[in-house]
Amino acid sequence: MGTEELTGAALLAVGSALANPHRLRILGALADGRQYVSHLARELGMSRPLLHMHLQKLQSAGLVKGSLELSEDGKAVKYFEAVPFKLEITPQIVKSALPTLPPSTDKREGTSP
Amino acid sequence: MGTEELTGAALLAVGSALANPHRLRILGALADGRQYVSHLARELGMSRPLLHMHLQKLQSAGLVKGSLELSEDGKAVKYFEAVPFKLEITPQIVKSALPTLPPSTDKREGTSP
DNA sequence: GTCGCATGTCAGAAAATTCTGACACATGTC
DNA sequence: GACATGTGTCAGAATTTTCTGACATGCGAC
Repeated sequence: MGTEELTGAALLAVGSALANPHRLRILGALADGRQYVSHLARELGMSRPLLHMHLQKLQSAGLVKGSLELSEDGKAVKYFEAVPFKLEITPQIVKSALPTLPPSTDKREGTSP
Repeated sequence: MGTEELTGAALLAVGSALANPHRLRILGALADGRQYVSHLARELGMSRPLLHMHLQKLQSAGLVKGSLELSEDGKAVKYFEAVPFKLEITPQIVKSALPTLPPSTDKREGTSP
């Protein structure tokens, strides 16, 4: 796996995911190996709700993957790990992804005013 | 050229640049060849100030390049073209770019309260 | 001069994103 | 029971990004 045909939506999701310093740090931290949320929050010095949101976005983009597990002592622990993706982006690739971009949705009123 | 060592700032800039549908469309349109601003604005159906802003962001990220030229009949025309980049992003690359990420800038007050 | 078409920039509105501080739950230990 | 640990979620504030509608410039043609 690695070089799949990126859809417009996927390209947009990936771009958005990489558009924030915290998310880059999270991704970098997970490149070393899986970690559970609370631990990661402490390591990166950010609040859990915030980290949760960022992880959500990274997961939506398909860059990380979470799995809820049961630790030895019965506690529920959610581990996250980086998906071993390999993005490859060029102007041509962007161009060919355009047709699968969600329509602009004119935001001004629906179809029957 | 192509696979250069991405700095954290550059990675962030590129991600941000790709995080907007309009900018993807702009990039796609320029993949075919250079165009001047007003023409591009008509083609994409967006206002010139808006297009100007997006082009600025794309240029800051190093994905497009603009050059002000003088047309035959003496008019000043600004052409933009896509830079033939080839991004390659993996978790490891993100990780190695982290050290060159701009510091978090705690936003709370400066250095002498 | 006035029109057309190119350029750029500004202030402020509008919308989306980011972040915090509660709250909820479950489980094992003291 | 009260703690300490883990999980998730919510409403609202704070910030950033996006977008519009002016305005200003320059040059050629009429």
